[in-house]
Amino acid sequence: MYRTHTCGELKIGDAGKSVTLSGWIQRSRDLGGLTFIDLRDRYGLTQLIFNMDTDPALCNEARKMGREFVIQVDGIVRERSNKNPKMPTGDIEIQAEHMKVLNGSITPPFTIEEESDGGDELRMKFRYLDLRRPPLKNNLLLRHQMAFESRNYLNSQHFIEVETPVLIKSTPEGARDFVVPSRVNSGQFYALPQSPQTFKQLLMVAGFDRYMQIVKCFRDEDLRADRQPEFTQIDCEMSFVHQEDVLNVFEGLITHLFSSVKGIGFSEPFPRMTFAEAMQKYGNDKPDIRFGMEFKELTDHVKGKNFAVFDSAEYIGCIVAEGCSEYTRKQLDELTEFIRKPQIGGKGLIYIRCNTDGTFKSSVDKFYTPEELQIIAATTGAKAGDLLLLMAGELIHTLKALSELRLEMGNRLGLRKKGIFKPLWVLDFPLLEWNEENKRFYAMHHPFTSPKPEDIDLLNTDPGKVRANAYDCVINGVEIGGGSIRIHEEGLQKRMFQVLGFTDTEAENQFGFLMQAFRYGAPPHGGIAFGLDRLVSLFAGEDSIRDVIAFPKNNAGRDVMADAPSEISTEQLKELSISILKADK
RNA sequence: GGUGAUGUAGUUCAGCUGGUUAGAAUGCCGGCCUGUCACGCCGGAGGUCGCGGGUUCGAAUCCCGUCGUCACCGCCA
Repeated sequence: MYRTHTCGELKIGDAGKSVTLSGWIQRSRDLGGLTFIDLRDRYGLTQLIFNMDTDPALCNEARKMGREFVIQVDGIVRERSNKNPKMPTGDIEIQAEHMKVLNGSITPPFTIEEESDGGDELRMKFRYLDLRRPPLKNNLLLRHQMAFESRNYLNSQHFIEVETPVLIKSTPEGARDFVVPSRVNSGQFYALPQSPQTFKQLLMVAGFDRYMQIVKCFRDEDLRADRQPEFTQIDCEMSFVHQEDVLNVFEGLITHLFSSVKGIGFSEPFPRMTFAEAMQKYGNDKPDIRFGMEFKELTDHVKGKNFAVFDSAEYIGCIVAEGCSEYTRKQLDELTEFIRKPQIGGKGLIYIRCNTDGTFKSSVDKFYTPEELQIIAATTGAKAGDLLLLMAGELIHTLKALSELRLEMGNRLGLRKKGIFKPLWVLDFPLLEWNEENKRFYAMHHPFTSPKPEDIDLLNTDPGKVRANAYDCVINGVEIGGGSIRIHEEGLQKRMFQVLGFTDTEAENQFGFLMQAFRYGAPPHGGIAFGLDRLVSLFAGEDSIRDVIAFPKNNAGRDVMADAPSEISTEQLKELSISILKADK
């Protein structure tokens, strides 16, 4: 028997017991006559003690043990003379009687401790060692718990988990597909699913009523801290539901996760906000509502004073930074520099200080009298001691830049605390988005999203104005889930493809199987998918989803541990009837 | 596709306006130590300064290119 107990469970009440433990050597402390070894497994750390007086041979052997050796030790649980209150097992130690080396270890390239000394790249290359560290280990335990509780809740709501295929048909809409060549069907390719969307809809047609799946999805797009080419969704679909039903069931899921995993309850239902309202107040379809600082529009209040920047602007808006009227020139310059960064693209920042003595100082004093500044400040609701930050320009760009500025100010003022969670539903997204480059509309969510019934006529006259039965769940500025009520009628689905610029033949070729299914009694249905990786990283307080994925890809989509992707042999290529184009130059 | 940051002992980093033998901490190896828990003390080994080219009497340092890593923009229905 390798062990009678784990390294985390022995406590003072076990004193006197004969036990066997197996695990990894975290660290050893050789004091000459005494040697201590901290033995680690998934469950914790337990101190072993070897004494030169009682067993010199064993003690000498223990002195030779290196970090990360795997050993098995038999011994007696003893109460410590010097207790360590910092350790859960700090009241006891194991007086070793026998030791067996189960496997040695070469010196690890970085320290395997709470805070490692290793850099990202190195730890990624030795991921299996990094995963021994408590922070990463705990993230994976948390992930398991969240997946388990999700299934638990959804099972209680009569969802059944159904596996959908991973080798599917490639479609040009949406993100780029990962493709897989078919050997048997020479020259043809499968795609890996960006989501099981059509299959879960077909399961509704099949009458399963409530489907869920914790499922890998694949998108061949560039990576970010919160984006991996393969990621996991809690994918769900329900029949005979309106939007309200879906929101209620999945508000229940999120609430259940918070209470069962973090012990956090929400006293109020999740607030709801339309897409239009989110854009107007926060310049963002996934606002962080842990803090206010909502936009105040000033377009109609500040024009006509010969200030060209304002007079030529489509939109002028501002945020009120409470208590920041004392910001120094340097701090204001930093903010200007921030919004001027190319990825934000702001041209300039205008400030109005509402001094505590009731006076006003601004960067546009040349154009506005103190009285006019006071009126502007009053319009925004600013108080003495506040700082107004104004941006002006083309509508969409200015909203976006002002949104970045708001988040930056939130960070600077410490208003985005990690332990605070503010969920939010964003509703009524536009159905379509105009793409200037290709001169056509694209589905904002996906082509199976239903338009709001009252907006259907706009499909013919002003498609850009059509609102969808689509909703996102946002927590702390992170989009953690999104879904919609789907189209379940062949006619409307065909109309949708027409608006998206598909010919009937193209629509038939790509999605004929779905529209065929709609002819056989498709029930009204809708659903949602949550990003498990993002949810777990939010719960764990991690900034990157890589920290909650066992074996993630790096910035360039590479697995640096296994060194994938890699070239394949000419034999393999030949078998697949594939030739590789030589790169230019 | 683009912008920025970065690359120096096993590891994390310092290394100024170019100047003798490239440092620190930690880890590793050896010695001492009976209550440590980041044990302590003494000693030691350890470097293709990412790679290639250029400027210079002289380059870790300046310039050009290239590769890797990270963050972001584009992209992500």
